[in-house]
Amino acid sequence: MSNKRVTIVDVAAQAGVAISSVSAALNDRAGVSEETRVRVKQVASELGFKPSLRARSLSSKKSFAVGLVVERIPEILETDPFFASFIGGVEAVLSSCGYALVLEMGRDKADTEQRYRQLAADRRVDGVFLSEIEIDDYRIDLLRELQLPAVALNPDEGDFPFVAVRQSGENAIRQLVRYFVDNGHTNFVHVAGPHQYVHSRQRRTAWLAALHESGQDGGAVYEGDFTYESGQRAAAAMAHSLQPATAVFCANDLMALGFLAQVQDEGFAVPRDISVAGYDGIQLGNYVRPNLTTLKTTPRAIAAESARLLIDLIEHRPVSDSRVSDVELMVRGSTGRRHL
Amino acid sequence: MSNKRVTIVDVAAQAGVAISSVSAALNDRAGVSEETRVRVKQVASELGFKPSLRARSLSSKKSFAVGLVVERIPEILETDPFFASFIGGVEAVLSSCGYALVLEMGRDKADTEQRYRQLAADRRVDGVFLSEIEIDDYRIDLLRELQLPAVALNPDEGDFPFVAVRQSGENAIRQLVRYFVDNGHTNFVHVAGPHQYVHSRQRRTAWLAALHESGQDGGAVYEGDFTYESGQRAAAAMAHSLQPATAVFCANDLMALGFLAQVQDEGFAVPRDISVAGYDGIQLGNYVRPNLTTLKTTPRAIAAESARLLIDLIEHRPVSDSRVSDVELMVRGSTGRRHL
DNA sequence: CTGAAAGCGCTTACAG
DNA sequence: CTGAAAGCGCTTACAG
Repeated sequence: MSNKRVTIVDVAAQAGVAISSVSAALNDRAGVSEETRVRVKQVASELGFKPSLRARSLSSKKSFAVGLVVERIPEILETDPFFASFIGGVEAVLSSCGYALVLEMGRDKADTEQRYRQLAADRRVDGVFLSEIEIDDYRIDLLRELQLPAVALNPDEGDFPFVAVRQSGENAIRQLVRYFVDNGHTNFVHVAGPHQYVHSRQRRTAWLAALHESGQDGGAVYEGDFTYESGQRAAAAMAHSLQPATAVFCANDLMALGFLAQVQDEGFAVPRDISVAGYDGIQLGNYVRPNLTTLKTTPRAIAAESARLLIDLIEHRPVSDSRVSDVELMVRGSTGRRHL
Repeated sequence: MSNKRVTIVDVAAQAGVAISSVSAALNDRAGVSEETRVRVKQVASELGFKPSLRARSLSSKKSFAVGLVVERIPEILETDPFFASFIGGVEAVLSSCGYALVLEMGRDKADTEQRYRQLAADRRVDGVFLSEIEIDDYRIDLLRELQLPAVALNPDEGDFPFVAVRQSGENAIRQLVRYFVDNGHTNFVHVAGPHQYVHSRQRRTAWLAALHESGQDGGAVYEGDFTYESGQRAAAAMAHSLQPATAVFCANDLMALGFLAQVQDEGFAVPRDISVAGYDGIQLGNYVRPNLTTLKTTPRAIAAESARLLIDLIEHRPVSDSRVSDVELMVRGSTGRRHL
């Protein structure tokens, strides 16, 4: 086992050509005859040549890596299935294109910003994913300033300063409302996510709009923070309100599970007394009793598509906004006909 | 805003010294007078000099990055709090030392191995974390072959080919057993993790040993796969067995939660008829009724310590096995006195 | 098509 | 202590 790494110089010598020809041949660039290309590739593989990523990085001014920077909110991230699924989906695409994923986790906003700045200063990554977008997100200006290519996940519809991948939940939410209405419900509640996130607003707005379309009253909106506990709190508050709802839509499954548990503890039968639906489609929803009705998203698909876009962007190929198939309503045991 | 990056050459020119002096000064290496060092640092900061990571990498043969390669088992990873917490803990240390985390996710064993090989071939990272260790883990030989420095998380006690960070659960498990015995329990069940993992074996062995020490019968052991669902299955199996246990220890909280839910569905009162304890200390355990008794681990502490060790290892400082404070028993509502 | 050479921006011996 | 120079291993103009 030789400890000396095989370099492009070795390949060139062995193939009897210049290193520039080796470079062109291996990277399928123009400027070498087909015959030379074949021979060089042959020699390279015989010698077990693995181009040095570091040297490529320095000369080509590329990192061959992309970044995901998240702000750690321990309680959420620990249970949030989006995180792990997203990474899985991204990885599949990245690795097949020779890119790696650099993950950064900020403990708060200032730390997170610092991490973006460091990534940019080090040119550690060639681009980043912009997720968990907030209303008037400071990162929009930041990424512009840092000149970091970015792909945005689920920004609001319409113009956005970065290329975007979207998965729309509007139809699914409309279907849920129709389902509730068809089953006799007239008294609704929404447990929203924190108001600063655009996806919280998107879900709340779509819900209220769909109710309005169906001629229904919007009903109460509780603001949670996407944790199980905040779902429980909303349920407790609702249970002691003057007119408890019979149909509830929570902005994510974790809150829905908390809501479900709490409302049952408060003595409501589900779905006899109250119907509860979530958003995400996490595994846990299949396990609780009754099974959680939910609007199923596909983080892996969003991830794969954003990775493709980000690489296209980095490699200067034309890109445009993209959309993965809509969120889907999954009716399960936690929702049903309204009883009088 | 100049688009031209400030390089070491610019700093040298401005400070009126050679680039080698700038390098030595900024990296606090010997060979420059204190006066020069101060002046160079001053100039560097005035010019906003950020050393090029790529150039440093090429010349110093270091990546300033470490890797975490996990094999994705979607159902587990999505709900496993260890993953996110570990990353959080690692990040805090890494970033303060100028290192980044490269995350790779394999879809199966072959893919995972390929990712280690690619990381090594690209010299993308300077070292890796070895987690979720299996019995006779193939990665031990692999990492040796690839000559990748590694820090092992919770390998078995005793000699291990890599530096290790351990958090022992033995005392906590012994305390749990003592608690069960003190509360009149004599009929036990363990829901173990998959047998190929050393941590599954560690927990099972410690449990059986502690029971034995207390003069108790070991009782049945069901093998789960760390999912909620497998906890449910174990509970169903146990419920229909000839002599249901009154005290159950599950190898992780997710299985314990599944066990808890299922056993209640089967008509057992918890903890009146049966006591259930888990392992991990996840948030969700605080939310279910009754609250889950658990053995609390601290993934963030393990992560921080392993990151420190890995960096020491990479930078050729002396290292030795390390230990973070023991797992702790948290008695909550899901366990109690045995009723006759 | 092919090759010699410069350049990417550092670190690291090696003289002075 | 200080500086000139080689070297890391590629890519990319630029001649031929």
